[in-house]
Amino acid sequence: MSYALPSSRDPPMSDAQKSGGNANANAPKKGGNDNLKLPTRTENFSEWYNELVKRAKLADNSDVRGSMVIRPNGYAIWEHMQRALDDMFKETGHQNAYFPVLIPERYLAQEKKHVADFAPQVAVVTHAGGKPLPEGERYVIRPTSETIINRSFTNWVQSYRDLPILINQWANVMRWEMRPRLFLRTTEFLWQEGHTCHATEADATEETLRMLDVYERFAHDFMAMPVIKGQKTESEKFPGAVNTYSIEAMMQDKKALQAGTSHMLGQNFAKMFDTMYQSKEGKKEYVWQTSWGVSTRLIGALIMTHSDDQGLVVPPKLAPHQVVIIIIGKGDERGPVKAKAQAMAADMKKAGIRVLIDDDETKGPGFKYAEYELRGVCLRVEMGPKDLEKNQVVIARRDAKPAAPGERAPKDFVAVDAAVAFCGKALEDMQSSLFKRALEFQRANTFEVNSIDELKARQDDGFLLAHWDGTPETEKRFKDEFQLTTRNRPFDLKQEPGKCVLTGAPSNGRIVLCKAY
RNA sequence: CGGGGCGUAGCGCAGUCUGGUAGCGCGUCUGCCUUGGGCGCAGAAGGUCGUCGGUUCGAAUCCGGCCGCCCCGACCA
Repeated sequence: MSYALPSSRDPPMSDAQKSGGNANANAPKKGGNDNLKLPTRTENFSEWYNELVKRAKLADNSDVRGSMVIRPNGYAIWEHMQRALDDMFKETGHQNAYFPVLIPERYLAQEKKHVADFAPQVAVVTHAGGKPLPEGERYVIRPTSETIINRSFTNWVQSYRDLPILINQWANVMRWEMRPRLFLRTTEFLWQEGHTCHATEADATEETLRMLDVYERFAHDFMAMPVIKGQKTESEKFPGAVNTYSIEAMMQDKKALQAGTSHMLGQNFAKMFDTMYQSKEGKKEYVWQTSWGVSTRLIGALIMTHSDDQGLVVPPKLAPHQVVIIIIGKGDERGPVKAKAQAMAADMKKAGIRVLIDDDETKGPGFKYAEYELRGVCLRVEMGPKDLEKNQVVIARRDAKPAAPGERAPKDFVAVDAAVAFCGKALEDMQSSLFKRALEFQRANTFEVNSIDELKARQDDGFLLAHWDGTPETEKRFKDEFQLTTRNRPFDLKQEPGKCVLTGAPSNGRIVLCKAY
């Protein structure tokens, strides 16, 4: 599979769209409708993504530039993500809390690197109560909450007995963006931010890596998305962190997407806010801290990992609806079908399956097939009079691929009594098969590169494992000359000394280079 | 902020070059019909042509300003 990116000169419209207006104006149209088709991934990946988000009713642009309306179909995915993550946070001992959206401007200034790096992205409240606010009393809308949370931590922490403090917050944050994209980069977005305080550096490091593992597990088990876990370079670190770690995923266009980050903050914020505890020995010590987060960007990652030219594909564990039962038939035929469907749906609910019945008589079955494929329902049960005669239903899996291009993906014929069990099994299969498929894709598009020529030849090909001399200058050259950014230094990669792929200078290991979102 | 494209019905577009009654497809509504891959027929509703100004007997169309959106870069989760 190849999803070559179009050049910037290519028109943004698909051929289908271009032929739409005028041709239809002259020829009275019969049958198909160009409007209904998505642009394809090979044709224009970003158009495909944008259209898919809108047509699958995941989100809309709003009149506020960079802000989005998350629609029920999209928000349901987020809710499932939240639930799974929240459970994992609870299992690891964290508690939820909530801190204010407005942060006194002066708080940010207390961590130098923090304020310097965030300043261009921060929205400031300059007026309130009908009056301008004095310079020293202005607020920023949180871009992240390290500062204001540390304000509280300073009050909460007295003794080593108060540690560790393990807090998580579900919240919206705002970072002014020049080029917003639905889910991937919006000015306002939803996320969770974990914030913890520890007595020792070792404890904080352990926590940082523990939560990175949680993210990896979530990506694998729920999103069916393989990720590369590793350490960020100096220049890619979170402003104010000692170390930043990330999970990096590969999208179907072979670009990388940072899917989650975990930071070891050291004592940087503690020192700015005097967050101190008294040790067993009676000494005053600064706490060691971590923070970690994932955002609604994950929904974008999910889309670009699994979806196809028919529309959304979502792993069952996160799907808003796992099964839709479509009732087929006319007039009196529908009654018995509907009764059977309702009984089946009830059994499915008992089995913990999120099921939907479509009994809308005003739309034909074909329309519904296409529509639910677009919307990402995992399984479709087709049930009509002919099926009932044979005591069977027809089941179509959203991730099924046609045997040959142009053909339709095969469907299963399943005895009515076996349908619920079949669906349960199919959902499990689909969950693991999506992961497998994505993992194969990632592996097939990961390469070692050992020379400038290879780097050049491979720059659009996916994850490139390359030796790097560790200097920001070389990092900048990767970016300027090849549009490649350093994603992270993978934990799972055996690190051996070598020579920097660009400069030939000594390197102590390989990093992942990739074009990135 | 730079480079490209675009604002005409709910959506997708034609009409603009060459000024002269506001169009097409989809969707919506009504009725009939139909139901196993985006049904069919008939009828209907729906638009200050982004905005402000200029030219003209007359502007969606020509000229100028402004606003907004999308794509590609620079910033970023």
